[in-house]
Amino acid sequence: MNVPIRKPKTTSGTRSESVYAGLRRAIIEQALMPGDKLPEDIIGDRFGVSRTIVRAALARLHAEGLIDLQPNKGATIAQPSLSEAQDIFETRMCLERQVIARLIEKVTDRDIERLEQHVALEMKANAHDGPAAIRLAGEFHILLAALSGNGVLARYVNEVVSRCSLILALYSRPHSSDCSINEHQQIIDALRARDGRTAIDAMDHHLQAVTDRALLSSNSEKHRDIRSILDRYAS
Amino acid sequence: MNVPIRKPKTTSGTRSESVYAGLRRAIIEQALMPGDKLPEDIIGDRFGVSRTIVRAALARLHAEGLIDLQPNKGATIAQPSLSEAQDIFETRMCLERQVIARLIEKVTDRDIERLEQHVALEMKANAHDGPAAIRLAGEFHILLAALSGNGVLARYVNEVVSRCSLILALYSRPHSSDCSINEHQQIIDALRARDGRTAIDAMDHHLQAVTDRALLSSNSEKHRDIRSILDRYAS
DNA sequence: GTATACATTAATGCATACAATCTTCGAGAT
DNA sequence: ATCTCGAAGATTGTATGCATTAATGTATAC
Repeated sequence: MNVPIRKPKTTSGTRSESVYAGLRRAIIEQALMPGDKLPEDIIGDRFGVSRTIVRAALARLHAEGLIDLQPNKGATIAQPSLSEAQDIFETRMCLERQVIARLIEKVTDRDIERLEQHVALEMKANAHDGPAAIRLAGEFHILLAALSGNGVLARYVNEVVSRCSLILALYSRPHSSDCSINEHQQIIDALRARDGRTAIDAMDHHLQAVTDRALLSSNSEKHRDIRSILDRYAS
Repeated sequence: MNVPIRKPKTTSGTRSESVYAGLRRAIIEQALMPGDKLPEDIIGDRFGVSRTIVRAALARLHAEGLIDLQPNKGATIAQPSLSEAQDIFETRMCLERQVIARLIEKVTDRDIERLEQHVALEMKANAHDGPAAIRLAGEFHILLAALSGNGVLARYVNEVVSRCSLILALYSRPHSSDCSINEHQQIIDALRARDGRTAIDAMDHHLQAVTDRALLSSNSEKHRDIRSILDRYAS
């Protein structure tokens, strides 16, 4: 055997991959909302594949906590409880602190440049107020984790950040992301200066702000969990 | 065709679950070694299910990093590289520190008792030197994570601990786990005393010991990655 | 008028058939 | 003998059909 060129180590064929990617993007951009049903044949029709492929994609989304999968009842966009939301935020903070700790040691000028470019993208998307703004805000953190060089860490950050989109959709009111972008810039600045203390503080503050925006406004009636609503109207 | 042991009546979803659980245990107990191939037909025969079910189980194992899945070539037990191994250990330490931090706050006497019982199990399994000893050593950490009450954290700890079994199988020599058990006991003692500093130190020391046993003995020719061997004979 | 039982519909659970792809092995040429 | 090409076998990729289950609609009994 010659030099091993690592091929894409993802799951089977690129077909379930594209269904997975499409659904994931729809969820993260909040085109599909928590509680929405995901019938296999409808998805299969839209993507031009059979239910077999769709099921593989759904299984993966389920493994990542983005959808619920009830036996004989099918898939729905996950509705994290407040308790789960707190678990996710706590774990996310734990993981992202480690990301920052690694980046302080090894971040390069080229990395900084990519981060700056990303924030520029965020600002542009924010100006047009497109659905991509939400996604890009999360992808900033995913990019940070990827640049940390620890693939395992990066995968977990990817998951918790994605699930945070669900939490925001459920519990938060429509938010202007301007402050998020400023905070992202602060993190970059601290990384550039190799100032670990400030970088971690900035990340902590940023995540705390996101958490508060999500969980403290949970009085908002935005979520679609009918049961908890009906409970209040049943008596 | 072999006789399907599974009863055909019970609502499925449990079926791929049992295939997943069986394969996972075989991997963690090192009955299946890194690099081994996992043909869908053979697995399906042994478990008395069709390839459809097997593929679901394999997809889940892949999502958890226990098997590699190459397109058109099937599944093999994952062979983490040294780099991946380091990533896993680093992430594991990050996560388990958080587990300890939580437990210091909320661990109950009943929790302590369950942990003590588990260590007793470990000692017994170690005496008989059965394949369960390896698994139980890991499950101590999974139990800790479960008791922490953060389900997300628990899931990630479960994954990294499981993957550590792979790393040990690849790079470590057969180890006596006695010291591990002693270290587990130290962690319990520190938790009982609500001594956070000591508990975290004990966990750090324990994981560092495991890491060293795994990675520093990587000169051992035990692993099956032909390339790294050839590299030393090619020049 | 209400509630229970039954029929209908729709969706998922699963196995299997077939297609696409990789692997192996042998024949023929150099 | 070695290399190349190719055909046969083996394994995975995908679609589809049938069985099973949940959800819904309807009728009948009280």
